[in-house]
Amino acid sequence: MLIRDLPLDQRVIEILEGSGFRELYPPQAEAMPLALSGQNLVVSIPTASGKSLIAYCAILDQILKGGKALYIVPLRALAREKFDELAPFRRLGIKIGIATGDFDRKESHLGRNHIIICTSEKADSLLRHRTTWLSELKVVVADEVHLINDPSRGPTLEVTLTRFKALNPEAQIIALSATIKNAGELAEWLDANLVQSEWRPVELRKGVFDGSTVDFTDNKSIPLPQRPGIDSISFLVEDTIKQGGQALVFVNTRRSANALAKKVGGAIRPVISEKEREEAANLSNHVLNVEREKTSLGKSLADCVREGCAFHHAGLGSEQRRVVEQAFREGKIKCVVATPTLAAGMNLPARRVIVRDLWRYAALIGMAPIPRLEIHQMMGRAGRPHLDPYGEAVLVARHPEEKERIREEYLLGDVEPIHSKLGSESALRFHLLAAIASGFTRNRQELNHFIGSTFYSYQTEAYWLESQLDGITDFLLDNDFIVENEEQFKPTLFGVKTSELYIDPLSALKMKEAILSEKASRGEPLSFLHVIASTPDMRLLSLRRTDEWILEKLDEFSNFLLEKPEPETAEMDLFLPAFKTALLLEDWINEESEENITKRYGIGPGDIHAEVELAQWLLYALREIARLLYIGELMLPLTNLNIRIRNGCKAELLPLIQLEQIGRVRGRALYNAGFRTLNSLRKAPEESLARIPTIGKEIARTIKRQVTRVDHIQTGLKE
DNA sequence: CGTGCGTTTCTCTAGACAGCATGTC
DNA sequence: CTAGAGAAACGCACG
Repeated sequence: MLIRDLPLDQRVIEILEGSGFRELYPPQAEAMPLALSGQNLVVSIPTASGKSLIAYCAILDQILKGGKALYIVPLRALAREKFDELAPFRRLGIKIGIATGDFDRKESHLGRNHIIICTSEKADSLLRHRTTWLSELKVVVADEVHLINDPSRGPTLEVTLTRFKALNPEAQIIALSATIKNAGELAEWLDANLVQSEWRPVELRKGVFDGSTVDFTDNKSIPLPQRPGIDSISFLVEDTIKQGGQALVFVNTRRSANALAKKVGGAIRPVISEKEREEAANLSNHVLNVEREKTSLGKSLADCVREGCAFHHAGLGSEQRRVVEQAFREGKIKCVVATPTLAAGMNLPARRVIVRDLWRYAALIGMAPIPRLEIHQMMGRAGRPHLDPYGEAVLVARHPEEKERIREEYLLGDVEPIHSKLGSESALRFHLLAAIASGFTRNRQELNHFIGSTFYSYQTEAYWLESQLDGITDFLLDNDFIVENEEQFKPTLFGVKTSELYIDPLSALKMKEAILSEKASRGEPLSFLHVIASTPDMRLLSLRRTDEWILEKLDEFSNFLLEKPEPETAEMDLFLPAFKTALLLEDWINEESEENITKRYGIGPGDIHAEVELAQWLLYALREIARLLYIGELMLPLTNLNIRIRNGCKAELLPLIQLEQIGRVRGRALYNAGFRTLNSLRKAPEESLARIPTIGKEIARTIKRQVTRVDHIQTGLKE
């Protein structure tokens, strides 16, 4: 079936054909009529077999008939990807917006768009804020809907879909999923047609490797003669490079990724050409300089890249990650060794995918097998459409005896069915409050009806649910999130704020406790940082064997707003990681170098930024809760702390960084040059500012322009 | 006494969403 | 805690 035979607007067809689409893949051909009929649809097919095109066509069709569409994705990066893919259609006057937590775009105008791309959390947040234009939606697309199975984020997606169904029963729902065993259940729950297929645009050969040969499921095998001086993974990589391909290796820890990338880099030297080496050397220098601060992790990445190999995990800074991804796409890097970061999400295919580790450490459990769904997603990265003649996925067995089991389970067997995780206490707490706070459920009957229409309820015995719900509503009532009068629920201001701030009710309670403590007015930055680090929304650093220094710090600091537990108790086991996390944040606002923070806490630059970003969000929430409770004296210190976290600077730079173009680096440069207040800048001649390193003529002029129009500057901060 | 290298012991474990209002090197 | 890779520490032989 051809694109041009679809019952679509001619202009849409032209743009699609202009982007190189002509013929539909078989699963697309099957799904497209259903998608364009306006009926609900579940599509369960492998990654990279053209799922999104089905959704795009349905969306464009509906929009040209005068509707709005919401496209829900699991990652911010995917939101951008979809945005770029849909961009050509803006020619038709179609407006597209992105709504993710980090994206810099005015939200008030979001409703003006025809297509809004967002993460599932953002979609949930829009519902919580009772965003009016949601009722204009004619299509809701849920990408990677199998993530309903994820314990931490799945419930959000599930609840969001449930609420959209209720809010707008006429709207079409299109759910796109990886291949899963019980896609039928999902379709039945959504009242949708089901299209299921294993078809892939590139042939995928799957095999198991035991150290001597790779045995493929089609009974072919590659013998690998043991060769001294080269380990077997490197050999598998080298072999594919020799044939003109690239390799992607998945391992289960960051440390392994670093070490293996180094090893492979050394081993593939013979198959890298002189020209490629030169290119890699340039790239390596680039890698060193992309992040604003140098770290030893960046150094070791650059060393690997020099050999045409790289590692990839969430400890890398975002720029470093971007450079690796792009260079791999361009073929400048021949092999990437990655943790599961690259399994889902960004599309980064390679001719040969090697999955070295099938087990992964899990807290409380020990080593647990990685779900087959995840392994399949890794294997699915094998084979670049139009570029590779085929893709090869190789799973590595630890012993020869393991070989047959791996073949049966991972290569020939089904992937697991997905199960709703909405039944967890924390998920219900979070989402029930939201449902009540936004006026979606006003009494127990509506609450039962709401839960009754979830996938969780679809998969669970009904009698089980009610007692569970009572426990949650009791919690919400007891803690003043909601009240119940004449059998009607009403949210309190505290409840509404908690829901809209998008924090866990338990976090809100911790914050409230800290703010109302009599010590709050004497709180230091570290006191407040410790409060947010003690909420369940913060990601905690774990304690390591060499962390006794944390205990010493604990003795030095006593200004905690939350009660310090006795040593050697279970509470202490939570308190210490929270304290360690708070110390990291304190180092950050004290302008400690990233390299030092990295070493001291045993994390990467990417982790620093992740923690800081979380802290920003939670500090904002803390300030809002303080405002709600009328604790005015905390507003200034919390606002200042917020600015310091955002900029990573000491309090003394606060007056300077209010200026445009002045962040922590230039602020520090000005300060060290003796300019400590706006007033001193006002008096200084422009030329003397221009002589300061990192400032220069242009910036100096900007500064002078700003300080001479002092009336336009907010003067709320201390100077 | 320093160096190199095989062996034993010790340590530590993936990822990433959310508020709100504007501007870093 | 049901494991195992990688790094550090150790120990031994050699010059």
